Amino acid sequence: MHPLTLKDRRSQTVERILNAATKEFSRAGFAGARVDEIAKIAGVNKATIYYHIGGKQALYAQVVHHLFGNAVEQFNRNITAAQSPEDNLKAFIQTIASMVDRHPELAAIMLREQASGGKHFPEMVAQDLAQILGILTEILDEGVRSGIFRETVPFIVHMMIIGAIVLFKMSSPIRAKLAPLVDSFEKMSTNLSGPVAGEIEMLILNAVRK
Amino acid sequence: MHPLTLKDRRSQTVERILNAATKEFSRAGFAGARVDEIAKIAGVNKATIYYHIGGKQALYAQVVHHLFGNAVEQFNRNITAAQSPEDNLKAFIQTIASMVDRHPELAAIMLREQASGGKHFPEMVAQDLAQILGILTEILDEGVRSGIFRETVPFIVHMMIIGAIVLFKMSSPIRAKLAPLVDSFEKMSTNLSGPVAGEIEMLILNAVRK
DNA sequence: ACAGTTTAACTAACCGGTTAGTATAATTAA
DNA sequence: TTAATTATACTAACCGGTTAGTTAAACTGT
Repeated sequence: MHPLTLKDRRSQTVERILNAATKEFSRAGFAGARVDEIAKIAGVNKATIYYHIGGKQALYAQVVHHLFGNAVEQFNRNITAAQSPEDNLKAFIQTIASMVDRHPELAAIMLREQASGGKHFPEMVAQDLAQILGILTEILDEGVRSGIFRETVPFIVHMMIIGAIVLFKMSSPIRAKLAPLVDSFEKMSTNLSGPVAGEIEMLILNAVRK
Repeated sequence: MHPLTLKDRRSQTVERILNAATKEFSRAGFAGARVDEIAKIAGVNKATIYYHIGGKQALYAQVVHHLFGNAVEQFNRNITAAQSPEDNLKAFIQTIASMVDRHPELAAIMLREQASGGKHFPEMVAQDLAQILGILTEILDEGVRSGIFRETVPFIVHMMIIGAIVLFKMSSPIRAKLAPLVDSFEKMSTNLSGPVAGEIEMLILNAVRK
């Protein structure tokens, strides 16, 4: 009936904790998150968190690394040297958009982390970020070499893409609040994938195209 | 020597408290900020804060309102109907850039507020934001009417501008951390006004121009 | 196969430090 | 006198982290 090995149970529990922590940290930020609340959401005793993972800090580090690690992985699948720079730029934007759609927590954590100057960022995540920026730089450089893109500052283009996507995603509660004042908000979807990502693609492509 | 009226003293003290609170809230966010620390920075007794303003929550509301109120004021000075849409779009970007340069706390608080879905936003601030978006919409519409801008979604353009500026500003500690990995970071300035704002202007203009 | 032992997973209860907020008496300055 | 402010002391709640002990799976020798 219960053929659960210890190993199975362990990883199952750890996963429950990590999921709960992701929710709580994205809801309230590092300082606002409560370890007791994470334990409650995960359905485990608080001490279990300390047993498996360590302190609040370590928990946060694992959550962030998990989120960003997956992100980099996804990029490497979607961006290939075979495609044209334009298509790759589109793929870059779409990858981020669908990632944020599937994991809105990523957006919240990224914003707060940015707001506190990456204070809680583990070293590994910094490298992940550098890698993502590297991918975009490669795409833009390739476009410049083939004469279809203007020379731009990749980091600023990156901030523009990320900013548009992440801010749009997180603005949906504020948009709802403002809907009576701004009529264009009413028909705007919460999801990025679709017209919104399309508009961002178009704007960015025009921005960097010769 | 110093004929300070009671009113003067009061507003002086309140201002010191507000400035200190702005610093502390932008450093650590609402949950991470410490009232004792705010009192210490302001150089007043903690009880004075409660005497004049009320609790932590009320203090935060005043800080946010103060910051965003000033922002809207500044816009109304810098954007005029007399200028061309291109110049007004540039002015729009420059206004935000110089505002963020002078008050980096604005950027930090905005990001965190966005991350928590504007949960702590007082009603007034929401209207301020709608007004700013209205200004940009007006500029873009005027450009479309005179046939020099493409039709775009103003809100997304807005997110792109704000995102690029705010994320760039707040990324300077992270850039410093990554400088050994990304050589282009070393010569990048912390300030927006100057080449960075120029690059953003150029990208955005290209994005919306026909 | 099975009793005996070890070990990993987990819990309930607790601890000590922190923090927002309060109370009150004394002090200062207009 | 009165409003503003400080100093000091306090509390009630909160919260990250620990500890002693329980349960049951895994292992071991026979």
